[in-house]
Amino acid sequence: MADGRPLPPKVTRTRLYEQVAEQITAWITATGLAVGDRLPPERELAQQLGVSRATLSQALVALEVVGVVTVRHGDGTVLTRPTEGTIAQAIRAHADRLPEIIETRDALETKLAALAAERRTHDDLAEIEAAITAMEADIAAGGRGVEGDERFHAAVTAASHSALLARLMLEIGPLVRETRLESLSQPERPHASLAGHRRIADAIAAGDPAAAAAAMHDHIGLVSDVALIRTDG
Amino acid sequence: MADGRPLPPKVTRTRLYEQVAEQITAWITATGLAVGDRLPPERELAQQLGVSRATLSQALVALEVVGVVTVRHGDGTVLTRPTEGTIAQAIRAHADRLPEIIETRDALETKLAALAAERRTHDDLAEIEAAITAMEADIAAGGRGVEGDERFHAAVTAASHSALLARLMLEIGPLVRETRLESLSQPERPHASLAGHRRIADAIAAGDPAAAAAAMHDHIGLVSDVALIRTDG
DNA sequence: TTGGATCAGTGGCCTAGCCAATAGGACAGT
DNA sequence: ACTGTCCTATTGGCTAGGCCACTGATCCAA
Repeated sequence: MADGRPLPPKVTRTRLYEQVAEQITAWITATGLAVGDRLPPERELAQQLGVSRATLSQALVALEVVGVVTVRHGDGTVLTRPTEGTIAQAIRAHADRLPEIIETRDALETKLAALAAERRTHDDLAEIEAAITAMEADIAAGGRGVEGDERFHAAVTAASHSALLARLMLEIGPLVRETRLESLSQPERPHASLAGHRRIADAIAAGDPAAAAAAMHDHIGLVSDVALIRTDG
Repeated sequence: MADGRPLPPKVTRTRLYEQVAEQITAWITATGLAVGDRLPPERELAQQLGVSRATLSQALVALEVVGVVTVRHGDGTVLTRPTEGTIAQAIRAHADRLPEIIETRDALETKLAALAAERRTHDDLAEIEAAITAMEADIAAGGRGVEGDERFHAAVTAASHSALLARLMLEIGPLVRETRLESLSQPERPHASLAGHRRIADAIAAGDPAAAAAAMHDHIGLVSDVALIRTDG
């Protein structure tokens, strides 16, 4: 844009199966279904939700893939994992749990940074650099660097080449996103955050796991400082 | 069974969408499709694979949920992530997963041990001690200490008073259980494991987070040694 | 008590149809 | 030459309906 302001974010479209899966999850939680309990029959559930059975089936595929349910031919669909255990839902009051989110980020992301330093490829480094460049441009244009920040962390996660850790990051993704947004909303914080990214990226590029972990630890400590200020303020 | 032999394992049934998803993944890998490339149209792919479009769509839902593809209405289905990085594939071969499980345990459990050292209560310490005592008794009676081992790790997790980290441990629980079982099945390993527990417990009781984390890191390294031996053997 | 048959209820997958979304091309206006 | 609008072909989205396969429970006979 000519006046330097960033564009509004893209419209995200949701497939119906996603909405149905979410509604089923919410319903399971609300009714207090236990592991091993059977869900209503597909025909009934589809009718109740006002969708076709094929769409309902897609939603159940999604829930089966993530392990919430097991679909048994001829018997029904049973709950495999408690939905209260869904991370995004388990943590209710954000302010009460912020320290916990941060300590979890510390555990996961310092490890991810260390592994990235060991395992990064040329492409990984290019993406990390691109994320930093994008964040720089956003901040220079007056933005908060939110997308660049997110892109940076995703790039570090990808560079770790650890699918399981990446999965866990995905699980706590919404919570993590909030801590990042809070941090970046403070004046001067985008610049400080960007500097932290720089240090992490340099350590990863240098192939120094300990330095990468320490830089990430410091970076997450930056978020922690914000949290304390906001809590006390 | 009267003659003491174990029963053969249960027959596992595979839903067609799973097979289709796997075949698509294999095909993507074999053709060397790159991220951003478009898959053939659903109608064509379904015909080629000899399944209905609805079934193909289910398979694509599964692949979308795990992040391999993005399905775009009116445009086609594009590859989002290289299939070599797919969790579904990575989970498949257990031997391939061990290093990853171990590094994830390292990230989570060293943090848990450090937090336990900071936050443990009298009750927490009592439970940790009880777990060690139970494991000792089991091993002295000729067992492998499996339950005591599990109880010990649960006690450390509880002593950390971090619900989010506890929840993540729960998520990877089955995978972690396997690494523990493999470790404890080696001769002499129960004793070594118990000694590791002792060191962790002492550091936690002493309120020394760094020592607790280091002891836990060493303990998990013990499991890692087992994995390497089994792989080479 | 065990094995076999039957039945009702459930999911599995298919076919067919029509609508919604997207990208690309053509054309008109500036 | 560039931009905007419209049209078309292709693609996915979802629905409806059908019939078959599987499962667990029940009943009956040996």
